[in-house]
Order: sequence, then C-alpha cells, then structure tokens
Amino acid sequence: MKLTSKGRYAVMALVDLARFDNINPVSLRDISLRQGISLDYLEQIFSKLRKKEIVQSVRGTQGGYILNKKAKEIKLTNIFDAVDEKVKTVQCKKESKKGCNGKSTKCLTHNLWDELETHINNFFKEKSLEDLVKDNIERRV
Amino acid sequence: MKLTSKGRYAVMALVDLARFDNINPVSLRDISLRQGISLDYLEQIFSKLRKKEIVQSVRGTQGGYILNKKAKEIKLTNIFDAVDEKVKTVQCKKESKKGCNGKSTKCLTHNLWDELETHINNFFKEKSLEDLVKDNIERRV
DNA sequence: TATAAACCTGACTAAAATAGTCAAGTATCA
DNA sequence: TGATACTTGACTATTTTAGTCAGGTTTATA
Repeated sequence: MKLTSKGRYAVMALVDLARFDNINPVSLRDISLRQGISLDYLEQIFSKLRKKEIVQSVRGTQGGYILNKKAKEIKLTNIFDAVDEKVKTVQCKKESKKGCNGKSTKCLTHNLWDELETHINNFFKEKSLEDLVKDNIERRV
Repeated sequence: MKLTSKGRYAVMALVDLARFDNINPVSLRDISLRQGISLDYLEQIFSKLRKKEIVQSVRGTQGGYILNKKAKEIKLTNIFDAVDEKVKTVQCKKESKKGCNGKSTKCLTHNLWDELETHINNFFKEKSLEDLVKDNIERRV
C-alpha cells in the first residue's frame, strides 16, 4: 500500500498556498521552487483542484492561485478526491454481479477491507488544511 | 493509495487455512481452488510466511501448511510485514541526511504522513486472524 | 523403493500505473 | 506589447505488480 506522489504533492502545495493566501495569489512557479515539485506536474494537479473548486486561478502578471474556501473547510478527503487519490482495497465492489473471486459469494476478507477503507477515510475527513498549517507554524517555533 | 494483491491474498489464504487448521495440514492446492488464487503465486507468498514463522510446512503426501501460532496471536501487521506489504507514505525517512525534498528541513506535510501511517498500522495491529475467522462464521449464519 | 504429492526457488515477463516531460497554446496585467 | 502565468492535451520512460514458467527437492505411503 502506497500513497502516490500526486496526492502528496497536492497536499504539500496547498499547505504552501494556504500560508501565503489572503494576501496575494501565489504562483505555481513559487510553489515549484519552494517545494521542489516540477512546474508542469503542479499545473496538472492544480487544473484538477480548480475544477473541483478548491482553488481559484488569477491570470496575468502577478497572478497565481488562491484558496476558494477557508482552509478550515478544506478537508484532506476533498483534496485527495480532486486529484483522484483514492483508497482502494478491494475490486469486488465494482462488479456488482460477481463476488470477489468471480464466485457468487463475498471473499473471506471482504468486510475487513471495507473496515479499513472506512478507517482511513475517517482520518482524511477529520484533517483540514488549517490543521496542517497550524501544525507547521507550531513546529517552527 | 492501493492495497496490493499480495497482501490481500496472504490474508485470504491464512483465513482459509485457519478455518481448517488443527485438524490436518492444508495443501496450497486446496487453498488455490477454494480462493481462486494461482498456485504458483501462493507458493511465493507462503514461502515468505514460513520464513517469518507464521506458518509451518508439512512435507510429503497429505502434507501442506499449518499455523505456527494461535490465530489470536497472528495480527494483520505480522502478515503484511511478512509479505512486504507496507504502508509507505513518505520517502524522507530512508535518507536520514536529507529532508523530504532534498532540502535540509522536513517537508510541510511530514508529520501528517507520519500520523497517517500510525493510524493505519494501529488498525493492523489490533486485528487478529481469529477476529477474521469469527467474523466469517458469524456472517455465514 | 518407486512414485506422486507437495513444497521450494529463482528467473522471467506482460500489463498497468506512475511520475513526470514536452509542446503549444490563451488570458491578462503593467 | 511584452512578460508572466495559467491551460490543455499528448506523449513517454520507469517502476511496480501480478503473476507465469521451469526445474528442482523432500517425504509419506503403497
């Protein structure tokens, strides 16, 4: 089980953004430099974040991105959802006709993975961008 | 983030095994047929489980595998550990010299992934093979 | 003791996912 | 009117996954 870079980068970039937000738009170039993430890759990520209305873009010189909601209202689950970072444990759900092993019944561990998904998603639903920013400020001191 | 088949199969196979254990060794061929997992792949998985002393092999005709501990004492974390299914969130830990982005400091979200790992691992530490077997019997009724 | 069942090992590979890069724009401010 | 920054989509090298394949060795039992 592994978290992909896309999800990690999305969160890192948004924390970076949230720290400078409410003053001026933050350019992807700046985020790229500060966080060491490729600019092209950031653009892909922010395109998705914009479509899900997590950020808003400001074009032109001195443009960039700003948060579209308050940091407190942006939960990790929203971010991961936007960039298609999902917790997948079993395939069996998709194929409603078949069970997990191509058999008619659920596999022996079906419930387990269900529980696990819930467990992880709960974590993501609780954490907000604000929590992360605060955590960071505290550590700096 | 995705759970790999290896981890899922390992748990499925062990639940299967645990249900028939304490009577006779269970052959991989039987598990393969019941769970729909390739025999060759099962052999790879059980080789690892045996090395970590989670199962014991019985050779010869009528041979197979038996649990090496009580089902209650085998936690999911032990199983995942044996088959190299790990929860990876950040790379930064490995490189002790550098920070997460090749910079000298921790990345903005370092603590977050740490917490997440702990959160998931707690789930795995609590669940035992016995829990899963019981859960299965209950569902059958 | 022959033989078949079962374990054991390591090399190999097709397919999918990942982590980007590259190219060619468009919009807007100064 | 340039420079800056966003926008989009196609492309690709690398890595990981999920197995397969081949060729063993061990051991119970007939």
